[in-house]
Amino acid sequence: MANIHDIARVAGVSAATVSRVLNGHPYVSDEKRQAVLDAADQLHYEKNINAVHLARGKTETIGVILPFVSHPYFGIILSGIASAAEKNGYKLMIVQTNYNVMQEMDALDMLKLKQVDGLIITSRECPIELVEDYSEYGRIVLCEALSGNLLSSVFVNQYEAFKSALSFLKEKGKTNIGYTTLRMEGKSSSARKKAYEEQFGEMRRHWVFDQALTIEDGTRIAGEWAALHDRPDAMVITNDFVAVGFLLECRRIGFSVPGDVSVVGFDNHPISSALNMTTVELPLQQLGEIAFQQVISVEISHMEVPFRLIKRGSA
Amino acid sequence: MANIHDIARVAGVSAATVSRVLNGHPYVSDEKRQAVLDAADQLHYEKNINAVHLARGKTETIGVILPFVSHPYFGIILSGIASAAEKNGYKLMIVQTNYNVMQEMDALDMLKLKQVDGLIITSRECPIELVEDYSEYGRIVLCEALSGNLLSSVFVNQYEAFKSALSFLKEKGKTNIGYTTLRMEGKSSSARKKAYEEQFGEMRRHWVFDQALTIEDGTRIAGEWAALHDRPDAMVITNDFVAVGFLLECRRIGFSVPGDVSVVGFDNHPISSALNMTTVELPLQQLGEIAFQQVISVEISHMEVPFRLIKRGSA
DNA sequence: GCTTGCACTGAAATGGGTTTCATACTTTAC
DNA sequence: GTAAAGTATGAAACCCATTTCAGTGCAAGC
Repeated sequence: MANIHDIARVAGVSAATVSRVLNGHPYVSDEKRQAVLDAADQLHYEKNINAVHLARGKTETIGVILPFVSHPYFGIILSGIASAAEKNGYKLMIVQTNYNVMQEMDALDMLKLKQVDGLIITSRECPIELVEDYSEYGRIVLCEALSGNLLSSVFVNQYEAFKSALSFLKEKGKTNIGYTTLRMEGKSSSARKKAYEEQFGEMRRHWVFDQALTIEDGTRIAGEWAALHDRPDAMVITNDFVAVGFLLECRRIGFSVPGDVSVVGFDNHPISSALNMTTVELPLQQLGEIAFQQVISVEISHMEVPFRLIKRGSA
Repeated sequence: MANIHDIARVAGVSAATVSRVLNGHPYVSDEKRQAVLDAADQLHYEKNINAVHLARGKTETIGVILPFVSHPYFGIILSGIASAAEKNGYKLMIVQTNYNVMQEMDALDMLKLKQVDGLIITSRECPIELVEDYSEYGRIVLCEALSGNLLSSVFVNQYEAFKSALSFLKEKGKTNIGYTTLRMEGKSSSARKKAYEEQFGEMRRHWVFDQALTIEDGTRIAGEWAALHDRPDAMVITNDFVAVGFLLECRRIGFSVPGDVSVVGFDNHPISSALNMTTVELPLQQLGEIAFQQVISVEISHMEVPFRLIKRGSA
């Protein structure tokens, strides 16, 4: 495979001039420029991008950590990141972690090894201090509420979003409200707890359903809900897919939604509209785009994106 | 940032020995090994992976082309690819193309530039000949029926899968069957046409609905279907999400499924189960895993994955 | 005692660009 | 007419690790 020196030889110029031509730098005479282009063509020259990355010390590549690529929540964020990356001429490296800390470390190491210039963490399991330790190697953006001057962040105000769903249900006369969480120990989970307890006093642990991520989780939780002797009359649910699973299973086993139980989802995924389901819209695509802008920015920033309650027929 | 030569100096050995230690090669004495490890530690050494990539001539990275990362069909394939990649110590680079040829070229160029060792194309817009031109730069796997010795492939037999759905509907007494396609000119589209015409004679163009990818497309198509004077009494639909959109919209505007129209989807996404929808199961996760195995294999291969009709309540 | 063969090591070549620096030649500016 | 500014170019340093090659020392085999 021909390299830049071969071209230089054939074109009768120096490697520096070849590099200038290939990168569109000024100060190259037209004859030499043409000679270089001809030689490159003739030798079927292909740049070795790894050499460029080594020499330049950057890769124009951003790493993205996400627990599950096939989940719509993360898929849509990723789509936003990808479209912004494309517009800015960046490549994307993804690491699917399953919330496995080893794999998160793997992704963080890409930053340390200079394989990526920056890192977007859509969700994580490992402690924030560990992430902070890597901030010296490149910009890191987290999709969660955060402050400080080491990491950037873009997030929905989980507390307020959850509260808006609760208030809406309260207005509707619902007072026995349960909810689901993705992971009981997570940050957004404690934001929910706080919002809940401010409005309804101490939460009843068996009205909080954990591990709610997928449609199947929703189905399972509907079964658990139905088995309770003191069933909540409304559920605020992690995301629209869990909500769909919950809602459909409730109806399947003979309950009415919203008659027996109101359902509020999150995300405003098209599925919620198709099922006429009340949901809190989160601008996930936009969140991904912002995360990308932050990761290529020299400044550290913290951005909150808006949410919006969309009232439909399930609550 | 310290490099291998700094370590060599501090440890009093040569750079070659440092490299040997760092890569676990044999034939290094225990004292020198320890000296190198100590020096590396002391200097906070971090390997520059780009130099490794350059020197080794490969990156242990695979590129993945997919039109829409947030669509479950591609998301699940990607998830399969990602899990296989992780098991094999490979990284993944993704390019979301929106079926834009320029962006597909961008991804193909990653192969040419040695940024990735191989490429998986889950779906494409550009001509196959163009893809073949890149086969000299690395292994390329396509997720579509293919033969030849330049590219590998993994696929579902679209013709048979579609036929099985048609036969099932025919058995149920349905004879006026319409269907949807993602892109009228696509390959799987012509496989469907062939299967259709073999069983029902010439297809009626207005019973074929194009551009069917998302829930919203399904909703739209339900409207178009309802507006026909000679409505099909059964629909075979591109994927479960379109099918869900179709089915729910039909019901919303007052039709019965399967009474007025039977619906068969594809993929067996959890949503189809939640809605008790008949579907043709495609093992997409597995397809992604196979695609990955193929892309790191030295052999070219063509693999067909099985499908399975799952009878539920919508047909 | 002598030949093999293995363990161990470093110099140097290799992968392939980018970029600084020095130099030389032209123009423009006053 | 001369200084300053701009254009053009190549040599060489630099980014950093891998790997081949040559060579030394030492032990086993005959």
